[in-house]
Amino acid sequence: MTHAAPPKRDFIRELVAEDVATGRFHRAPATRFPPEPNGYLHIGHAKSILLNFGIAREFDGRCNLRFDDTNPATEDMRYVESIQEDVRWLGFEWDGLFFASDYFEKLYEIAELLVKKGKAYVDSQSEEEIRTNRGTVTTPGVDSPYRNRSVDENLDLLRRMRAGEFPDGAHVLRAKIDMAHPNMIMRDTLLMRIRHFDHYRRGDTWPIYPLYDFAHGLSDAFEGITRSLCTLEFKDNREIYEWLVNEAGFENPPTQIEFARLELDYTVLSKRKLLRLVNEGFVSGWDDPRMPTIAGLRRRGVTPEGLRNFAEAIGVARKPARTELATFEHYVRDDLNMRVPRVMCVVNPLKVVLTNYPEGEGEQLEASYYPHDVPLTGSRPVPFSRELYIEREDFMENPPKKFFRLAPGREVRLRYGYFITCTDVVKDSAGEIEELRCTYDPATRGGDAPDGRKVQGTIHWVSARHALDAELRLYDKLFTVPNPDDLPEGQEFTDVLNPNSLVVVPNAKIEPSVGADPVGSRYQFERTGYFMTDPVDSREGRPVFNRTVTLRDTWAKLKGQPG
RNA sequence: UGCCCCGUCGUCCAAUGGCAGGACAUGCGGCUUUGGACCGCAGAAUCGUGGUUCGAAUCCACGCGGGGCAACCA
Repeated sequence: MTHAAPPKRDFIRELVAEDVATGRFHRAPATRFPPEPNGYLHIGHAKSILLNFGIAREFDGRCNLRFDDTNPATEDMRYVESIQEDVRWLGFEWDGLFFASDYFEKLYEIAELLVKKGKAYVDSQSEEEIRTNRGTVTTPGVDSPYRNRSVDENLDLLRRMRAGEFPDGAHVLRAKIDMAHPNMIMRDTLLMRIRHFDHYRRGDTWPIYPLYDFAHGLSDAFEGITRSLCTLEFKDNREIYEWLVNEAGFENPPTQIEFARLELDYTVLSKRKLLRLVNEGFVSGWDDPRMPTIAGLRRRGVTPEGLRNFAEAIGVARKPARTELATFEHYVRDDLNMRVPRVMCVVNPLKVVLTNYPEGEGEQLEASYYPHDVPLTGSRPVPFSRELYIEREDFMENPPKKFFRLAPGREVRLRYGYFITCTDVVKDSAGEIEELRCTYDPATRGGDAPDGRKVQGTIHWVSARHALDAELRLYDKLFTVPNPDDLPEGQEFTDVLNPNSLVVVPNAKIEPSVGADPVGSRYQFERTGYFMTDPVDSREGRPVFNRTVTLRDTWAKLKGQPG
């Protein structure tokens, strides 16, 4: 078990602590989580949410949820809803709920202000010309022929842009900075563009829309944010951020700090790519349990606590870094281990007949829901009878050394049941093992031998007559390579999808106790893994279980070793 | 190639001029009615070269390596 670590002090929290100590902002620390509603939140966002909301919580500050909805072409109310649901599910509540689209009026006022100050102008070059004239990383750009329009002309044009007089692309509002600036972002940054496009919240009331650089920092400033946390790729945008909040005249404006986004082995975390997985049918939707989305992880059975512990454990730094999947799985298991009941489910059944157990009879055995080291109590009755199913993997006719399970002539313990000894192997005409004949020792009821004799292995089982049929969905990594974002020439991420990322087991055998449990129940199937009933596809009498994560498997590791 | 950021165990994160530490992973052992969990032990790192300093992972310079920036995306 992982114990609570001392409070994490990353470089961002150090800076915030310093703000508090020096009174730099003359207000309590304020952060914001600023998603664009153009997709579902994913595990990388969880890191950002923990950071932003966590800092607000720890420093007695505030954290807003603000939708950066400045691009009407890609955004949708559906995403706004899913994002709120996901943030709440993670355990956070925002102090203020805002939309950049509510700031269009204020932003427009600042646009006019900049024009009047001679700090912005209307450019009428084509998109192509703008791109060409920006220059390259090694060559300076060239001034637009419209760069020296008079304030009056700029103001007139801007007002007519606002009035909807021009078609898309006819004009654009730009900051007047320096076309030879070494920072590409600062080469007369584009501020507003014309888009005759219905916005999901503002309808057709706005024919012009602010661009990210124009909207983001000023929105932060409107809300009194102190530290604007974003990922590394926005480093160069910091300069225009500061330029704008200063030109707009804010006192004690927010400051941007960049940190490294999460990269996780065997997954992709770009919204563009996740959207393709959904749209092109590689997964069943944004909440497919194989998706690294919050919704996908939730449906898979991951708990908010597990996800939070993971997001906190990986830390925050300025160095781009990939995290191993094992780290994530560790925190998922670590949380589940301490909270979910154990039950028995046989994935790949092999019939066992107890030849010395009376026919037609049966009994109920008491089985604890939790192992000795989990401080929770509770138990359920498990039916026992002459015919059982055990895991096919738990029997070997010619066992190698260190195989502790059932084999001809060998005795093992049935978990919470009896010791059994294999006496016969029954095969079909093709030589496949059809069933096992075993004897049981009536003196070992519950799993202890009065004579003190030990067995090497304990295996799980279900009573054939009483078992429920269940569908199991065994999930594995979505990709076959650790970094699907970095592939050889000519390959793209859809070429390295794992064909076995979902294996459906249509007829697993599970103990009947789970039949009464509500959908969304989580379990550990003993010796197999953690599972949750699928909230969408489970049916009365026909439960569907999603495998959240396997158990650590020392035997699999041993098996994989040569010798 | 111009500007910017970053280089610490296999991986992630600490050490804020003074004994390089934690977590995950790995290996070995213990314990065990889950080959789970837990416990113990072990191996494992400061990109390089100079410099400053009593003392450098930390400061400076130069290399080398990785990443970001040339959407009317965010």
